[in-house]
Formats: sequence, structure tokens, C-alpha cells
Amino acid sequence: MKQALHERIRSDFESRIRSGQLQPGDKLPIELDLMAQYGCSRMTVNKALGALSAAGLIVRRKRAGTFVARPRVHSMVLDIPDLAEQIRGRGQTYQFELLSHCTSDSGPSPKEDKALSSSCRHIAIEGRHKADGVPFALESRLVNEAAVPEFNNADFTDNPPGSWLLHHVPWTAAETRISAVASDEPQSRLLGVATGTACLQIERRTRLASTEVTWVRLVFLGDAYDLIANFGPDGTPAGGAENPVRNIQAV
Amino acid sequence: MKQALHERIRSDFESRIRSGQLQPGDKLPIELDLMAQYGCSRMTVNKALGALSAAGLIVRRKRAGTFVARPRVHSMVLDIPDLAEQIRGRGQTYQFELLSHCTSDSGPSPKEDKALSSSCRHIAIEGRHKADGVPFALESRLVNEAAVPEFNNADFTDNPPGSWLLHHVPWTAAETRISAVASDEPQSRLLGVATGTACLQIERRTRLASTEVTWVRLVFLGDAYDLIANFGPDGTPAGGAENPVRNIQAV
DNA sequence: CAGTGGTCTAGACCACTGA
DNA sequence: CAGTGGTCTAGACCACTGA
Repeated sequence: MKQALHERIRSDFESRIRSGQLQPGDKLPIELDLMAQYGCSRMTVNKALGALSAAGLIVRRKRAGTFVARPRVHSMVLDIPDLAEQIRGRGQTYQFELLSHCTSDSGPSPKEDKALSSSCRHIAIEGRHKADGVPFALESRLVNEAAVPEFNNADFTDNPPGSWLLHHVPWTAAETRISAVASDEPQSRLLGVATGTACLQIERRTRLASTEVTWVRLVFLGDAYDLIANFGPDGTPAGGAENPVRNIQAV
Repeated sequence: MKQALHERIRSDFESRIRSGQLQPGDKLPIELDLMAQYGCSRMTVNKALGALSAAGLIVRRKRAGTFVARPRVHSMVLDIPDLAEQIRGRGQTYQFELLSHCTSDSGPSPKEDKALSSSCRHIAIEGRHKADGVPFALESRLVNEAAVPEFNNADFTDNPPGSWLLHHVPWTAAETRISAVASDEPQSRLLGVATGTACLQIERRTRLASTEVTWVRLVFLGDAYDLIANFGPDGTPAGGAENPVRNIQAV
């Protein structure tokens, strides 16, 4: 496949920056020079540099020129694992075990009162994620029935509800909260560990425009699960993350 | 300040998508129609839609047209807090307490053997983060002395080493690992909690091109700290995150 | 005040792909 | 095979700002 010229210019400079050949603060050639170097019009050069600027790799200042950005980090890119895919990628068997599944007209249980607005019918799911038959995570989920009518007919033996939703439901925004918690008594029983075991807890609310679609809380055994985030300057994903699942066997 | 036309077109459609007025799968007008609507040239329309496409909000297919994207999440944007800033933003006093600070020619301690390549001189720091005088996190850090010669003269009373490095050292890539751990005995003593308390552990390696700059491990009290991530389709930050620090008082 | 980037035009030819 | 987006040109005028 033939590469567009603006894309070649862009990736030329991206690799020079990522390799360290161009370091933060270094000056790039002015557009006029790049036109000559690449034998193209100014718009083509401008498109390439505009993309780098939008990605935060360079900073452009009138009259002064174009420079490699000094990174300021306020965010990074966190890879979201597909649980089933991850486990299978490690050559283990993945299994989702449905523990409970009910539809409710009333508001959510007190514990989850802020999860979804209580005015809508919702489906509540509890389940357990297993790798090679050993549980490594618990899932509590609420789904807005109005937003996802087909959810009740879904089958979760091969793919967990999260994967199913991701592939069947459009959404526009999500908020995730990551924290460490000590497992309580029921959780410990389901996970087969001592009460108070350190767990990584991930809570997420997903919306389609202003409609709440689903809320989920995942509780992972602390010594069985990691999240990995990579970033270059200003949130640009720099490299590929490897498998977030560390040592499921250690469970 | 006068807004560029391509930017106005871009934000017009972004808000229509985020508000739900345009939903995933909906078709956008073709470029020719948009030229007429906005009274501009095709390049201007193309630049606006190109930006939305690069952000993953729309999908463009030849002959078929332009459509609102069905989000596929493989990543999300995680806000990186500046600890001192966060704490002070809550009206509490922030303090970093240096517990140890030494320079070493030999390799890192066995525990951290993979942290930085042992061939270089490095500075090792141990410290404690406090909010209103109460410890809420521990920090272990290695710094490549060759990459950051000024580090030894830095003062960490007002700003922790992480903030100092962020503002003084250029870097190009970082990798972060997030997990839950149970505090060990020395950690528990320093944090003033029982051994085995659930903690959120963040490990990060930062590089400038291929040179390792610093490695850090932060251990937060689980009930004192959250991370929050927001995302729109395909990793686009959708909304602002609020303060990641939940209830420092609860320590 | 001159150098640099920001934006825009009015075209053009091409590549893809779905009706 | 025709509609749509992808890319590119050779200009233009302007806005900013640092030498």
C-alpha cells in the first residue's frame, strides 16, 4: 500500500523524536525548508506537522518555529483488557460463572444506590471470572434494560457480560475508578481466599449520551492482576502493552 | 478570539455526537453538502472531519460516506495526579518526608533489580507522603544520576521528587503498572496501619529515548486513594475527572 | 518589522467500494 | 461505474511574536 506523503513526513519526525535523535526543545526545520526537502507543497508539510502538534509531540510557535515538546503529563493511556481474550492468550481456559441474574423494578440495592439512576428498570448480574477453573475476579453489574433490551437473551458462557456489551451496545462516554480494597467475607468465600485479601477494584459507569447504559464493579485478586499503562508525551500511547494478567497461577 | 472555521465545523459535530443528537451509525452529510452549508472550500471541511476521524469519533468510508463511530474500547485515558497539588486542592497541607537518600555505585537492591539497569550510578530515595500530617503513601525511587545530575541538589519539602522530576527532566516514554498489594510489615509501620492492609501500588519506569531516567514505586493506602479514568470512543478523554483523592481523612 | 505558522481557496486527479 | 473520500497543488492573506 502506498503511503501518503504527509504521513511519511509525520512518521519520519515521530520516529526521530521517539528514538531520541530529536530531543525535547530541539528545533525542527521551518515549513519552507521541509517543502524543499520533500518536494511538496506547504499544505502537505503543514498537515504532517499539524498531526504531530495535535498529538502533543511538537509545539509550534509563530515567528519562533517548531520544536520538540517538553512532555507534560497529566494523563496516560491505560489499556483495557478483554478478560476472556487475555486469559486465553495465556493458553489458559476462561470461564464466566453466572451467580445471579435478576430484573428489578425498584431501585438498586443500597450498596449500589449511586450506580444507575433508580428510575429505570434494570438487570442485576453477579458473576465470577475463572482461569483454568480457579476464580480470579468477581463481577457485579447493573444494566439499564431500556438501553439494552437484548441483554436478557445473551449467553455469557464464552464471553463475560462486559465483552458482550462492548460488542453489542454503542456508548459515548465512560468513567472508571480504580482502587485497592480488602475483600469482605462473601467476596473472600467466592474467591477462595482469606477475608481482607488485597484486591484491585475497578468500577465503571458507561453512558450513551445522557442515558446510563451499565455500571460494573470488578474485584480482582491483587496478586493475580495488574493494569498496565503506557504513555509518551501528553497521553500519546508510546509502545504496546503486554498482557496485564500477571500470574493467574499464583491464585 | 476568532475561531477557525474548520474548528467550528469540528466542534459542531463533536457536540452533536457527544450529546446523542447524532448516534453511533448515523450518517453525516457528504463533504460537498458541508461545503455548501458552511460556505467554504472542501479542504476546510476535510480538515474538520479528518480531526474527528483521527479522534475516533467518526468513521469515513469511500463511496459510502461518513458515519458516527461505534466505539471500540481498547484504551482509556487515566489522569495523572500531582500529589501535592491534589492534597492542597482539598484544603489540606501536603508534606513529603524524606526517609533516606543515598547514592550507590552498585546495582539496586535485589528487590528492585529490574528497575533500572544496574550499570549506571543511581540515587535511591525513600519517602513518605502526608496529608495534614497523616501519612497516606510511601515512595521508593531510583534516579539515574547521569540523566539527572541536578537531582541531588533538589529540595523536596514543598514538592515531592516526582513533581520535581516532571518539571525538570524531559522524557519520551513511560510505563506504569497498577496493582493491589497487601502492605508488608515495614510499610505498615511507616503508614501507621495493620500489616496486610490493602494498598494501591503504582510502579512507573520513565525513559528519555533509550536512557532510563527514573523508576518509582508508590504505595497508597487503599481507602485513601483512587485513580479515575475517563474516556469517550477509543480513548478520547470525554469529560473532566474530579479529584482522585477520595477520603484522606479516613486514614 | 520580518519570519513563521494558521488558515483558506478553487481547483485537480486518484482510489476505493458499494449501489 | 458513479459517488465518496484521500491527497495534493500553488498560490493567498493574515496573525502573531520575537529578534
